[in-house]
Amino acid sequence: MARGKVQMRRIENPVHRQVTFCKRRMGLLKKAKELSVLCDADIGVMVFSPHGKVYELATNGNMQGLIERYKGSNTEAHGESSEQNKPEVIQQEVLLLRQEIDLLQKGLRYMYGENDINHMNLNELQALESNLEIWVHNIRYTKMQIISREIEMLKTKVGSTRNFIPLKRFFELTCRKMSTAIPFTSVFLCLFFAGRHTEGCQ
Amino acid sequence: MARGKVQMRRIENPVHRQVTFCKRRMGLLKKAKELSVLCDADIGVMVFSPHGKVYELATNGNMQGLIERYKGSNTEAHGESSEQNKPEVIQQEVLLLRQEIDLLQKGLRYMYGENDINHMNLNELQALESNLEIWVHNIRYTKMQIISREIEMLKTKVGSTRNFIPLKRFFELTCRKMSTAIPFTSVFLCLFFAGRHTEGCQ
DNA sequence: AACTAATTATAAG
DNA sequence: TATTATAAATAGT
Repeated sequence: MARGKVQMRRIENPVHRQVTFCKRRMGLLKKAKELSVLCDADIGVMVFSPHGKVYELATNGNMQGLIERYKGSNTEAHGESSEQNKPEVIQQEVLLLRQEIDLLQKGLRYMYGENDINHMNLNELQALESNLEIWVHNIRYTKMQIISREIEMLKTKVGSTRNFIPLKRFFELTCRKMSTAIPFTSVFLCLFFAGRHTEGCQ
Repeated sequence: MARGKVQMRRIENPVHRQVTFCKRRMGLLKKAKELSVLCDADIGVMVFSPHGKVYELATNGNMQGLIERYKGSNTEAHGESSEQNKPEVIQQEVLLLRQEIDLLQKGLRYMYGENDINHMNLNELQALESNLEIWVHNIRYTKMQIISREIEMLKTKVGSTRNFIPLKRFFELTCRKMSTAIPFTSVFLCLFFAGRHTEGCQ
């Protein structure tokens, strides 16, 4: 492609081949990432060097997920389920749920107009931070409203002479129960690290 | 890459996006094939369009084989898959994914302002708040990294005698505005006392 | 690894 | 879909 058209066949000189492998591999992964970002697609690339080394890119940060999605999309077409001796129904469900989460993630990304936090500049990060703070602020306000409504309801039920009951309820309601924390974090972490991958020649 | 440099972010115009997706997808697969031929490598590419369609290339003609090879090369990294595929584990995963989805959906609705306040209960709001705080934390960390990188660059450029310039920028950018943050405790204290004497709070 | 000359990919029309 | 001016990738040094 430069200084001479290249023949589309195996490069015989091992040194040239190795150099080209390195250059073009980087190019390929870059193109894949670009396609993913520009067109909102998820892409998985696996490259096996002749020496058995593996280079990979999963634009959603999780090659396993992409592989499962691939298998799922081909289950109807090829009807291959012999490899798995686990309940396919559940397997399928995991797949669908993962896809749904994926969509929701994209919804969030769309909302903030950014695909990859690693590509955001300072001003953009600042704007995102402000938006999140507003969101948190609204959440706190909503929590407050809920609690206050509960208190009022309980007050009218038991009468003002028995304040200790709403107070008990109050603490039950406001106490942070971290044990119930939903593993939401992983979704966001995924958002953060999506698109990251290592580069460099072998 | 032609007639104008393209910004590396999601193409908003759906028609443009679709056209670019088609062109670049072909380009990507072509590059993958070339790399495979020239350098004697096996390559698997999976592209998932936003609409769920799958495009694939397996230079050895068998994606399944490449997937197995990939899994084999990564067994130590991902742990044994037999453990992962136990029905109970999968069912647990389904449960967790469902919770994540529910929270994300509600969070999105909430952000879009379509919610009536009862769409999320206290625990959900609490979880959402915690995760948003983690998000904000990560954003601040990223900002710090960018800024320190800038500082280092400027230091090497102008010399250490003029540090005051990057530092000024640093404080402009990182200074928290506590006035906008609602002190959580005081809200509840307010609630607490308001509930005793008057109706509502705030 | 860095540097071009030349090829290839592709954004916009 | 085909064209073309320009950006990007890259073969050979």
